[in-house]
Amino acid sequence: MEMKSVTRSLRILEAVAQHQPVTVGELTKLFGLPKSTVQRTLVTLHEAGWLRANRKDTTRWEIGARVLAVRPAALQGSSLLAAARDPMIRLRDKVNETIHLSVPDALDCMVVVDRIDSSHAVRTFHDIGDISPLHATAGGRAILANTGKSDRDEVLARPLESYSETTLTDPQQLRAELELVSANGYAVNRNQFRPGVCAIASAVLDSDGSPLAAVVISMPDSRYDPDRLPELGRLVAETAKEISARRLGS
Amino acid sequence: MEMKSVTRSLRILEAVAQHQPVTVGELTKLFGLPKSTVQRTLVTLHEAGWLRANRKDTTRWEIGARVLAVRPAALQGSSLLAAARDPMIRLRDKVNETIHLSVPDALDCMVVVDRIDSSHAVRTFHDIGDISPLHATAGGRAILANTGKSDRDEVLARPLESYSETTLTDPQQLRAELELVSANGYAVNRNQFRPGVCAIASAVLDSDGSPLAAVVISMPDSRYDPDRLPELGRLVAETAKEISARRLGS
DNA sequence: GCACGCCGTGCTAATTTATGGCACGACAAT
DNA sequence: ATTGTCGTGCCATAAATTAGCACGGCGTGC
Repeated sequence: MEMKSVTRSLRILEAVAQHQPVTVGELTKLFGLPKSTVQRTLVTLHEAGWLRANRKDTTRWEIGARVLAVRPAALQGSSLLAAARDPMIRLRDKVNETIHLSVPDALDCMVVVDRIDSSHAVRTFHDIGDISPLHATAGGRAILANTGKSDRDEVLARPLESYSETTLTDPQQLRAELELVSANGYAVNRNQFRPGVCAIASAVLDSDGSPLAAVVISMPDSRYDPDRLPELGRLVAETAKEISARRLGS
Repeated sequence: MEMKSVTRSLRILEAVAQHQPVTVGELTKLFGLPKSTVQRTLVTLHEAGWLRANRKDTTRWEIGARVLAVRPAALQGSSLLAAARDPMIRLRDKVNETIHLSVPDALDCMVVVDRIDSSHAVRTFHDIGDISPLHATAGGRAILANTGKSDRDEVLARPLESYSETTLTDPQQLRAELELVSANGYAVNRNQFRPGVCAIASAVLDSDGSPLAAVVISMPDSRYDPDRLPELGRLVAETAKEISARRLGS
């Protein structure tokens, strides 16, 4: 049960998204696949309406706008993005750091769905669609702290991958950390996933208390100041609450 | 050169997006395909990270957030969406009708990429990702009127499909209409695509004058008043110009 | 001006791959 | 207890994809 051609087509689609506008040759080098195979795949994706030829260089491929019809369930209908944008902008204006909105996906990872940039010359950078682990990030732990016990145990049961020397990989320590997150209303991550990247996050909740997303203040370690933590934590928690309220209000 | 399995997988993916969260059985009825085929496809899409099981009903499938990594070239990097949102909201507040932002795709169609709703009980509805033809819509003609001659001729060379009794299908008439659009700075569509739906649109231009997108005021025919046309046309054209300027400013 | 190399494209036989009918276990309603 | 429906897994057959090769166009450098 494999469907090799489908798997490969999706990989190629993702590669086009990353490198668009891209040529057949560049993709063959990227994957080490025969030219004909790559080209056949591109033509198929094109006929399905997912790819289009670049306007100026018709031998280069790019992603068509039709993919917008395929929207994640996490954003479906719900006005999560619309409700979050204004509060996120206000939060950015207060702290002048990059703000992310991330949603949980596949039970052990988070995906960035929106971003408001800080104006600092040195900033952290995560693109929309970027993936990060639940246990090693501030956003992920803000989600986990608000997740039902059974789902949480399921995540903690698996081996916790380490990404840096400070990553929490012991389930017991992680549980203690999650207790702290619950008590504070916000989660903190100092260099535990990407070295040099720190974050403070709080969860956006649905009406039933289940976590929908996390608002994240992300900054370089060079600007991370423990003394500001209570203030930043309060601000990010207030923003998350405001988004929860706005989403339910409309 | 067909890649049947890939084509079908993408169709199924799109169907999941439309009906999520959806079960295997519902999809088999939709496509009339054998159960095993559909399920194998779903599992493959899941393993590739594009699908995930619904949290509450694990036999239902939905789109994962990872698809956000695949973004259309038309929105890539460019802050088109960000630049457009505030002006669109202001336009909506002025006219209280639904505002769309659409981008051209595949040389003969438009795709809705953003939407700000009117507050009327009766409103027009086009979802993000919806597709419409270039020649029969206000947005499409706003784009065509700003397109280079060679590309425009290519579109006009094909047979122009008719969607209602008022659709312009004669290339000569369409050319005359496009001249009018150029002169006015906005395009108008009265029931030419979807019966009962009228629209007024203007193009957002890139620095080189090529059309990037169209801002569209969309309303039911019942509220369409020819006397307001000059005012609405002026407003939508101003909004489009403002978006063009904001996009280049940042 | 010529030859070379690179690129995108199309073809075809060989082989891998997907297909879909069928069966099983679980669950819900009758 | 029973019937219908659902999701899932298996396997021989049949059909699909594969990848090597060749062609034509294009730009470069000799």
